[in-house]
Amino acid sequence: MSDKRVRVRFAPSPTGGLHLGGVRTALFNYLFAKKHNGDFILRVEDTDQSRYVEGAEQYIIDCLNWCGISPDESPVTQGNYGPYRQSERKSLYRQYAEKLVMDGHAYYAFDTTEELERNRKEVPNFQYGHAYRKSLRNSIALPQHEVDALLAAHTPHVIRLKVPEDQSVSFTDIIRGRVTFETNQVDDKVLLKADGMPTYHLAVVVDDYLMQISHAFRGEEWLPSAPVHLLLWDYLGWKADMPKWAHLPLILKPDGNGKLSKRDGARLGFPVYAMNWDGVDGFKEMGFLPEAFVNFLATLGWNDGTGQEVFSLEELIQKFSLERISKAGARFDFEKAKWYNAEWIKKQTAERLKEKVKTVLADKGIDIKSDAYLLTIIDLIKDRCVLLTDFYQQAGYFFEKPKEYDLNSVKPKWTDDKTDFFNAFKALLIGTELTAVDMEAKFKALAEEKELKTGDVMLPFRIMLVGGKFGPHVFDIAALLGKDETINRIEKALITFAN
RNA sequence: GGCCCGUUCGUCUAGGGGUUAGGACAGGAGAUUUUCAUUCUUCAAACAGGGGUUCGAUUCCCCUACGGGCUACCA
Repeated sequence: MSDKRVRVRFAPSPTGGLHLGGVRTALFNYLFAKKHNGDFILRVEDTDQSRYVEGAEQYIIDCLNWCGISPDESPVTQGNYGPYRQSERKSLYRQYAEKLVMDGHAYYAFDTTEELERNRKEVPNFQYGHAYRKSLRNSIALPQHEVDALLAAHTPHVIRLKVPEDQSVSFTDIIRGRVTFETNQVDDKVLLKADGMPTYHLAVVVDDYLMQISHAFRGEEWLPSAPVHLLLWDYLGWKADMPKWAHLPLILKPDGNGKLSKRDGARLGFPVYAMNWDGVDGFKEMGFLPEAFVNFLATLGWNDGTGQEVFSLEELIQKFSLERISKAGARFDFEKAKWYNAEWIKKQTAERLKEKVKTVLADKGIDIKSDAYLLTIIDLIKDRCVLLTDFYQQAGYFFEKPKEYDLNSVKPKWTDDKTDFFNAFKALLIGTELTAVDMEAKFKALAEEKELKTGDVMLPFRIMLVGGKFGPHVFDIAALLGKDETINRIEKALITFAN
């Protein structure tokens, strides 16, 4: 690494929202920057106006914040290298594009979309490059006076990069090593569009240079356009300042082939966004802890080599290294994601879970009156929850009577003896509040006295209190509910069970 | 089609010229819990194929196959 300060940038397009691959790129950028005490910059690629989505920029920032990541410089926080929205840097890009034209590394092209489409259709393997550019409508093929006339008449045009013939361009990717391309295979990419907006190709290079980016990480899908960027760094005379590149492996569909897309989420029933986007629930709404989400994402294509799987964000910063990022694409596995969440719920203290659990319960209409009571319950049940939303099923009955009973488990085996037993047990509870241990002892003694097997009355008791065959130790539940509520629930259930 | 990247259990991966190829998720079996989950024990499960190089290749090289990406005035 050079002595240059580490500065990395995350540059999402706001067009498609923030899907998994995007958040992971952001995360890796962030981890690397923080590990080296560098800057993490958020720059927004909003130059494709036709696809711009209102609110996308704030959404991206919200997602990052939820993950515990905050950019040092962004359209919101600002910094010394702004503006951070590409649409606000428009004039800058034109200036460099014109310079390239002046230096003979780029040219004006007047071809219309229709003309290009026709060429692509009619000419086999058509490519706007050295082989065809001389026969198209551009400032290389056309005589100078004609070009001047077209320009003077404000004819719509783009600026294209003049890719040289018969050269090979290579660079060293941190993850993949030496990668080489033949320039004959790369076409004359549009640098500046007819509307004056830059394409990604021009914008990355100009921004990375002006913002003094030291390391650039992006998805593997960008690898084929790397030669374009390399050429640009060279032609603009900035080669010595070019960032080090790392092309991250792709996140693939859990089934079948291809990279993960937003449709896969709807199709397979799991989120592909960090947070709700476009009406589709994200990991947050699904009941994921941000710690688990970040942990899962970081280990998708990266590991520390020790076998450790659960990492906090702080640990990730400490242990992250580019060398340990794998080359191959990683298939997204929702089951594993859930496992991480369960681990994080178990790991977290009740206090830290409290507000999130309150939100889950509030969504179901349960209002928490006592924090102490809730904390006790969280500690009792958190090991049984995989998603935060599971807290409703696991904790709901502490706050409201069961709405339904698992009658199939009790009714067929119900007898009058059992009715007698519960009436007697109810009577036993009146008076003082019992501890779980004492209550269990009395319950068992009574069962013995009535010549019933403990097991035969335990399950009905659970169903009376909880509604189903789940939850922690019954007597813990009963003790927590208190004698009045327990008696109440026995009475109410008895009516249903005995009929 | 062309170019680029990749390939270890079903999935995520560790390893690396000589290993019983290790771990985790998911799956099976069992123990604990008079529920369910947790926890614990345990089982099954992989180096894409072919050529080299080498005493020896899963590991290094080449080819093939397969997978993926890109091939827009999208990023």
